[in-house]
Amino acid sequence: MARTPVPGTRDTVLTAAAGLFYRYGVRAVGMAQVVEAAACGKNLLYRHFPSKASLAAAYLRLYRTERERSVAEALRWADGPGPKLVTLVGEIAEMVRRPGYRGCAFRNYLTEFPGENDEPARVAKQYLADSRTQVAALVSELGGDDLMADRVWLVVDGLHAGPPDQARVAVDWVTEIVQRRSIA
Amino acid sequence: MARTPVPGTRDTVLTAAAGLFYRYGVRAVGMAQVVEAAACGKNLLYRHFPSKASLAAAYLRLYRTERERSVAEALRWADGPGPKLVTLVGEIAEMVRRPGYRGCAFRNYLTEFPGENDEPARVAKQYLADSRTQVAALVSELGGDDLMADRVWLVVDGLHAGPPDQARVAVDWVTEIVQRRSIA
DNA sequence: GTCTATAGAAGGATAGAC
DNA sequence: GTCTATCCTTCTATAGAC
Repeated sequence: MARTPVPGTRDTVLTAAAGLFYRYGVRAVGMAQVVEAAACGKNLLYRHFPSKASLAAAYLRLYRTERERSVAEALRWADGPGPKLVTLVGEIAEMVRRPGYRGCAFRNYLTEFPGENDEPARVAKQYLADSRTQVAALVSELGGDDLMADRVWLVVDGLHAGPPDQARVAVDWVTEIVQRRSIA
Repeated sequence: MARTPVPGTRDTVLTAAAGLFYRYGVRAVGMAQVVEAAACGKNLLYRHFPSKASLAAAYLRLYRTERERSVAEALRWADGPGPKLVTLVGEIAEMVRRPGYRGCAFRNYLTEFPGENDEPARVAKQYLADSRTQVAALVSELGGDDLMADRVWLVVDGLHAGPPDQARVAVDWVTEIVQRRSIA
């Protein structure tokens, strides 16, 4: 019989690639580096990911899955649109403050490949659009208008880009906005 | 006799490089592309800019000079810290709405070269620090506290990152913040 | 023998630097 | 123009598990 394929190889490669891509940027990391970090042969890498773009897309999809899991878990403790909104922003702030944070993976990719519309670019755009929709939905549930949704999203954008010392400022501000809305 | 060096060559090369760097990203643009766009010889390029990093640094410095000129000209029409702050944010919003806007050149470079501390990275960090200081100074003149300065900077960060449709939202918000501060 | 794995060379393009 | 180095990708060669 033939040799049994090692299970979990795809995850090993993807995890190694994700760490490198996020830390150093997709453009700066070569496929050889990924192979070395994953401790596998080039053949295996290209069998699971036919191109670097597909590997980058998988990296962003993995990132999205992890973030959605973190957000969902945080939101389980929140009751109602107001607390949910604050919790959501608080979860982002926690990520920003985490050591090794190097910016939003999706925004970073779109910056590294401006004007691109390949698979990873579409994954990134889709995530950002869905994320904004999620914020807008919570604001709408809370009874806020489009202006409030736009302002919260502006804070969220600034939170992603800005330095970690701005994390608390963003959370407090959104908290204030939500409370004012809840009282009025 | 030796041939007289063509005056303005450095500017020609730099302008061509700046356009390409901003549009496609520093990493994506090769020196050959710059040479082709500038319609000059490779030796001439390396005579004025000994490395790609120095060319990128000059590109960011040029960008800074242009922005400071635009901001200074806009601020000449504003009287007092409040109107100045609104004008400053409005000028950024105008830039964001301009066709061909691909994000903040300084933030983009730092994203393309994460963790780097070479010459262009230092230029970028310096500009962002000075820009934040400028905002904080205007807020201070207006009688605002550190929290207000942080919040305005958060909006400015979001304004740079976000889509053009957020430009007006940011300007209106800052206007509102300034007016509330002026009345109270 | 058959299949999967790694290691490495090679192709072809392009990078920065001289 | 040329040099060297590296890029992504493909292919070959070889070792190991069934």
